[in-house]
Amino acid sequence: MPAATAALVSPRKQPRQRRAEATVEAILEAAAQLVARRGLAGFNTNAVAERAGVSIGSLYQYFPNKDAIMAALIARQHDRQVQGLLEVLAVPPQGTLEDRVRALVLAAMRHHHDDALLASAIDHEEARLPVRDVADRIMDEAGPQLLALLEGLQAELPGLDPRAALLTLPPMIRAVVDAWANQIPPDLDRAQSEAVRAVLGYLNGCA
Amino acid sequence: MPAATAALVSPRKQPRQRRAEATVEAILEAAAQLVARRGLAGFNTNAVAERAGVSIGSLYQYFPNKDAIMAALIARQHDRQVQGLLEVLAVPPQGTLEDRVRALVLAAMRHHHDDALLASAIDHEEARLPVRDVADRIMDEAGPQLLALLEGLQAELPGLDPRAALLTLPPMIRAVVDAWANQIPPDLDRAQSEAVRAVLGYLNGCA
Amino acid sequence: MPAATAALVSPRKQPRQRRAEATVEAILEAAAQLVARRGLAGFNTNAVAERAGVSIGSLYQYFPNKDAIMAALIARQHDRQVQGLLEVLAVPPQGTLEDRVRALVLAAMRHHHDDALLASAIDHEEARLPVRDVADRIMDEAGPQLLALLEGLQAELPGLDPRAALLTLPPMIRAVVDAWANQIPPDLDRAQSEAVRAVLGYLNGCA
Amino acid sequence: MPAATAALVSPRKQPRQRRAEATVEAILEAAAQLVARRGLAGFNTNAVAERAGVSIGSLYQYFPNKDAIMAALIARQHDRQVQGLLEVLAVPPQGTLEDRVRALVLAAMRHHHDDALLASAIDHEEARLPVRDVADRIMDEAGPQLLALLEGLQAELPGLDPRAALLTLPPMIRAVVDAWANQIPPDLDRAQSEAVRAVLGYLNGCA
DNA sequence: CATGAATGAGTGTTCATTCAT
DNA sequence: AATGAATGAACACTCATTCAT
Repeated sequence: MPAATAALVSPRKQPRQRRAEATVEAILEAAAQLVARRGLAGFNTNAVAERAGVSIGSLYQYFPNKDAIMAALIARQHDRQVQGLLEVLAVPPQGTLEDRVRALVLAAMRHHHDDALLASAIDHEEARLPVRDVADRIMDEAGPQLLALLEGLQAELPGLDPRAALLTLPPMIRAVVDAWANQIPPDLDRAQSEAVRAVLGYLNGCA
Repeated sequence: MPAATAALVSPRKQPRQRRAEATVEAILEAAAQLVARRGLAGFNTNAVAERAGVSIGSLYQYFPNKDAIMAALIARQHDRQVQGLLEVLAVPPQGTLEDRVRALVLAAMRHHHDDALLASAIDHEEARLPVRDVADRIMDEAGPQLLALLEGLQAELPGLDPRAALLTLPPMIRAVVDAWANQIPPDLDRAQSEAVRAVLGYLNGCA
Repeated sequence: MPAATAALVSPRKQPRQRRAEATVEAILEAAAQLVARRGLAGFNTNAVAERAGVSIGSLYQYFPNKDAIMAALIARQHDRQVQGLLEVLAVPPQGTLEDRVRALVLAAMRHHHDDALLASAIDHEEARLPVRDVADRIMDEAGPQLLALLEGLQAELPGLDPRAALLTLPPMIRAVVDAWANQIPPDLDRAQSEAVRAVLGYLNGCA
Repeated sequence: MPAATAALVSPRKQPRQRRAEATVEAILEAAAQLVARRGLAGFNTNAVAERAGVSIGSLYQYFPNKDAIMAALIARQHDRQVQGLLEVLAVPPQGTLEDRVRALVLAAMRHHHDDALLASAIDHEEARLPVRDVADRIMDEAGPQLLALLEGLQAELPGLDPRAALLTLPPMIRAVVDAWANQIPPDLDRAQSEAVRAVLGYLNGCA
């Protein structure tokens, strides 16, 4: 990522004090709520500052411009997802393949933004802003461990291409979860079981 | 969809003349290109009119407001997808299950917006605007035939729930195709084979 | 009135045919209704044409621009008022002074636009457009006869200045009628009696 | 007046600082001048901001929309008139009836907008906007004292209906003053004497 | 550091008017 | 003559950003 581009969206300063961290968090939470409720059209700096309970001037102390807020929001979202994934991967593999897949799907669901507006907004802004792609970040941070997991399956599933699976499976899980979670009313149990079936089916197709 | 809400995004007048149809088409194509290149942020009525080669006044002869343009864009996209699907479904089932699945995936890819910005923008705007959901439209227009297809598989796949599959599979196909088609460089062959593998895997998981 | 100015608001052509006269009348009536319902803000040429049931092109056949429509509307209104006045003045003076005043007030009320929005709009546009002032027109067309009437009263009312009365009384009548006619609900009887009392009072004050 | 309706024309924020008050006043004065010079057609927010010497953004800090500016202009006008009236009514009744009437007419004239375009514009906008009617406001704020004044006259004028007079006289005074003040050249002396004659005549007619 | 008034480029939308058909 | 699609200047209003306090 070129430095000039990075400057556009990187935080203006590292908040060193507790209060500053709280302010940043309040701003991001306000932004998330606004996008979730009104869509990208309702996401504007004045509204974010007001909902966060800070002045517009303070907001600009922590973020150099509007895009930087969105970039931080995206990063926060990803960090949460990666974090959840790493927690699952940290425990030693146990149980059947289905058990392990179910745990991974649950991790994906835990911090999945159940709000369709926010989720699609993040997708869109991700494609527009010079932020690292979700897939890239997952690869970097959780990739080695996921890859190890998938490689461990090659014994049983000789046709499995771990790198291909790493690219195919996360979007697939998200799409299936979305489809059922955004039903009215949401059906989270079904979201989980359908996602698990899809993943296991894909893997078994590599046998 | 309540009439009052629909009024917000329904076209202002039906184009009666050839010239008018061309104008509407030019506007939608211009809008699609702008969103694809600059994202939702670059989608503004003046730019659309200019790129379409019509005056801003003419644009407002056919669309009551900006949202109506986006709604028409979404509808056009859906119509194309449904149309492609119906064409595939129209030919009598032949070949293996894999052949038929491959044909459906190809139909989904044909009019798939290969641009990530446009695809995610449409997703987002779909959630914000009072337009019928993609899934709803596909259900209504191609649903019966897809359902028939899936029900025909129940003989071999007793665990298959056709209605669940109808909800799970289309987003799944789109997500997998997206993931590979938006690689740099795009890998459309892989997009197809991975999507086919995912669908077949899901179906076989119902055996 | 300079010719150049007159050109701005004078009708483009004299309608020679019946059909043309009907079109002009339809346009003026549509304009009056629009102003009455939505105020000056709702008075626009496209809306007038539509309500009149003619094309916008036809409207511009009869009126060179928007102001000309308003000017014609004002003229029509004045013509009607003057006409009513002349009818009253045409009958030979009879009855008491009060009877004659009452007849004049009734004439003013007959074609009085009972709609406050239309009346005030006409007042405003009169002051803005290069149209002859109401007072001027009344003076010219009904003035001599009104003057004669007032001069006839000078025997009993030696302090009466007929020219001053001619300027004071018409706006006064209109104001008093307006005040009561625009009450909710309108009280037309009171409008009449209060206006008569005001006129008689003014005249008697000249004794 | 329903809250939702009021929101359309009520000020966006109270000016808390001196500077802000000056800004609001500058905007209203600019609006008044523009309407007076060019009529309602020349009253547009950009022109108002420019003439007031503030940015268009600042204008919208204090007024939510264009109508709110007009509503504030109307209110300012009314406040001034009521204020003048109350000042006259505050001094204990002295002198002849004519003296007292003359003082009231002068009060009406003092802050009377001597500009016909502005006066008629306010009349028109009053009828269109959800603002309290002039008459209503005068009734509420100066009504009781005016009523007391009129009731005090009932001893000498047994036929006087104080409530009716309260409705008839203010518009009557305004109309007569207008008629003479808008003559070219304006004749303010005559405006006053004719208005006084009209009021006294009306009152004496109740003897 | 925090505030929030001020700025003005930019955007959505209207509507008077023209002119090809 | 009549039509109505097309035009684009004009206007209402927003919002990212700055800076004096």
